Amino acid sequence: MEASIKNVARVAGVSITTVSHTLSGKRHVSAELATRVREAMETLGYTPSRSARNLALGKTQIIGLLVPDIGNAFFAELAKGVERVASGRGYNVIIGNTGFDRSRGLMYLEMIRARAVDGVVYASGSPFTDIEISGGTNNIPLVLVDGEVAGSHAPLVASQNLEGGRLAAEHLLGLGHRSALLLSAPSELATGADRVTGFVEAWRAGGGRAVQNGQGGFTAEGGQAAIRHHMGEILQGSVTAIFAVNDEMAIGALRELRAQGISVPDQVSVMGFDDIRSASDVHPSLTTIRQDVSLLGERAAEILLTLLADGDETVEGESVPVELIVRESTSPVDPRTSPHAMVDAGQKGQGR
Amino acid sequence: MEASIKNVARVAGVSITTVSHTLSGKRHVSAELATRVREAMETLGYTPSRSARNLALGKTQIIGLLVPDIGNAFFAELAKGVERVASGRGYNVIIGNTGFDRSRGLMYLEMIRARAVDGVVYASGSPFTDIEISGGTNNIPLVLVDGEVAGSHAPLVASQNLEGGRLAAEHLLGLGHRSALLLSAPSELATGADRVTGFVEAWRAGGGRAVQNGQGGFTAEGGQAAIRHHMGEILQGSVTAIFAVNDEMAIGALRELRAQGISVPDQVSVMGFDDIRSASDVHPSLTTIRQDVSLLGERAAEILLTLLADGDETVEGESVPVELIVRESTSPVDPRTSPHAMVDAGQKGQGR
DNA sequence: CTGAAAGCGCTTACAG
DNA sequence: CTGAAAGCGCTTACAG
Repeated sequence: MEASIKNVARVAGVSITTVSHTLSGKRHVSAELATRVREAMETLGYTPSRSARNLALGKTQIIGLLVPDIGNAFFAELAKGVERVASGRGYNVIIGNTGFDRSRGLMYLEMIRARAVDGVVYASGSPFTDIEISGGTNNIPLVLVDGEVAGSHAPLVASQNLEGGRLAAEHLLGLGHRSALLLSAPSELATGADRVTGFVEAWRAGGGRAVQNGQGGFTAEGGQAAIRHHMGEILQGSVTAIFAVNDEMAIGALRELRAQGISVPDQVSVMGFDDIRSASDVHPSLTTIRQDVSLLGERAAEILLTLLADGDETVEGESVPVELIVRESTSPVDPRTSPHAMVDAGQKGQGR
Repeated sequence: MEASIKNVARVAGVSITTVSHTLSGKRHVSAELATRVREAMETLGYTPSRSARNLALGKTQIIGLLVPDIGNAFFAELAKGVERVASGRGYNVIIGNTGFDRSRGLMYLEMIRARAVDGVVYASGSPFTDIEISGGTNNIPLVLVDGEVAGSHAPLVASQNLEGGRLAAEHLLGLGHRSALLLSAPSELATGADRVTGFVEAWRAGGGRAVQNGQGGFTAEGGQAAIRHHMGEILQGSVTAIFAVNDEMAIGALRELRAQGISVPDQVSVMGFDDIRSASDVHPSLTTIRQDVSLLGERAAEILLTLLADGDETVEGESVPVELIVRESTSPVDPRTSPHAMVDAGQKGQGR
C-alpha cells in the first residue's frame, strides 16, 4: 500500500481532509484523531507529495538562482548565501548556470514561465534584456544581484562599490601615494564602473591623479598585460600605486611585477577588490576591498521571500557594506623613488 | 483568460488531448489541428505547468545535489559539472547545502522523501549514515561522488586518488628525492587515505622513505602547523620533499616555509593535490595533482540520469583520471643539502 | 470538530 | 486521426 494521503486516511479511519489538517495545522483536529493519523503515517512511512501540493497551491516553494558561472567563487559564495536563507524558510533553490550562453539562459526562462519556481534571484552577467527577463516571465517576483538590468524596476542588491572605490583611494592617499594606475574593466559592467567612479572621485578630492587603463577585462591575464603596457611609468616611479577593480587583475599585476623584478610593496603598492580566496594566499598578500558576497546572497533571498510572502508590496533593494582589508601589498610611498609625477598614460582624454 | 491547456483547447477548437499531444509529439496530430493549437498557444502565451505535469507523471525532472559547502571551490566546480549535463538533458538541479549540519541534512532527506527530486548526487562530507541515505529515501536513485558512504551499494564517481598519490611519489623520486614529509588528513576521509596509500606504495617501491604526519586536517593552518612541527628535519636536510594530500595544506606549508626563511624549491620541494585556483597564484606556483572536478560532476550526473532512464539497470561507478601538473615548487634535490637521511619523525610506528 | 467533493492542470488508456 | 474521462495526490470552500 503506497503512502498516499488516501491510504493514511483509510488506515486511520478518518477523511483525507482530517489527514491534511493534522499535517498543516490549519484547523483543529481532536487529539484522538490526530494520534490515529500520526500513527497511520508512521506505519505507512508517509511523506506528502510535493508535486501534489505544488499543483494544489499553485506554487513550488522553489526559487531559481540564475548565474553566469557557478564555478566562479563569487557566484558560488552567492549561492551559499541564497541557499542558507531559502532553506531556512522552507524553500529549495534551483541553480541555473547560463554560462554566458543565450540559449541556456532562454532554457531557464522557459523554466520560469512554466512556474517551476516561485521567484528568481538574478545575478548579473546573464545574457538577457529587460524585456525578456520581466516581460517573458509571468510577472514572477525577481531580485537582481550585483548589477542592474537595463530598464528593470526589480529591487537590486549590490555591494557598496562606489564606497569601496573611495576606501581604496583613501587608503592609498593616506600612505602618501599621489600617482596611481587604475586597472579597470569594460564600462558595460556597472559593478566595475562604480568602483572606478568612487576611486577617481576620492582620488581627485585628495589631491591624487589617476592613470586610466581600459584593458584588464577582469582577468589576471588582463592585469598582467596592463602592467606590461605601463612598465615605463612604474620603473621611473611616476606610478607608485596600482588599484585593480577586482582581485583577479591585481593578482595578474603582482605576477607581472614579480616577473619584471619590481618589488611590491617597496617600489609599488597594489590593491584589489573582492577579497577572493587567493588574495590572502598570494605573496605579498593582497590589500583589497572585501565584499561580503554570501551576505549579498542572503539579502537577495530575503528580499525575494518577502516579495513572495507579501505579494504586491513594493520592496526596496539594498546595498551591502564593503571593508578595507590591509595586507602586505601596500605600504607608504617611498619619497626617494617617487617624484610625485603626474602621469596620464593610455586613455587619451578619458580622465574627464 | 489564463493560459491553461483547457483554454488553449477551447481557443483552438480541439480537445485537451490534442493540445497535449501536439506538444509532446507522442501521437500524430493532423497538420491543420496542430497549426490551430500552436496559434492558440501563441495568442494565449501558453507554457505548460510543470507542477501539473509532475503530478501526472510522478516525476519532477529535478535532481538534488547534496554537498557540505557549495561555497567551497571543489563543490562549486562539481555543481557546475552536474548542472551542465543535467540541464542539457532537460533536468534542473536543486542544490542542497548541508553545511556539515545534521539538521540541514535531514531537511534535505525529507525533500527527497517528498519526491521533490527524481534522484540525487550525493557528495561526500554530508552527515549521513547509510541507513538514512538509502533506507530513508524511497529508493530514489543515488550516485555518490568523491567518497564512499559506509555500506552503500550506490555507484561511486571519484578521482583516481590512488593513482594521484603514485604520480606524486614518482615525480619526486624522479627528481632524486628520497626523504619526504607527508601531510595527510584524518583517515576517516577515504579521499585522502587513497592518496596517502598510493603515495606510500610508490614511494617505497622507488626506494624512498616516508615520514607520516597525522595532522593537517585538510586546512592551510594544519599544513603550517605540520611544517612547524617538522622544522628540524627540514633544516638539517633530512626532508627534501613535502607532499600534502590537498593544495590547502600545501599552501599553508609554503606560507610557513617562507616565514621560516626556507627557500622552495631550492631547499625543499612541495607538492599538493587538487589544483585549486590558488595553486597557480601562489609563489612559487604549486606542483600538484590535478583532479578534473567538473568532470566528476558531469560523470556523476550522467550516471544518475542513466539510472533514471533505465530504472532497474545496475550501473557501475567510475574513476576519473588525474594529472600531474609541474610548476615551480618542485625541483631536483640538491645533493649538497641532502644527506639522504632516513627520518621517521612524528607518528611513532605508524609507518607500518 | 469533521467529511464529501471540487479543483489544481496536466497525461494517457480507452473507445471510436 | 481525435475526444471524453479518469487519475495523479494534494488543499480547501462548503456543509453539517
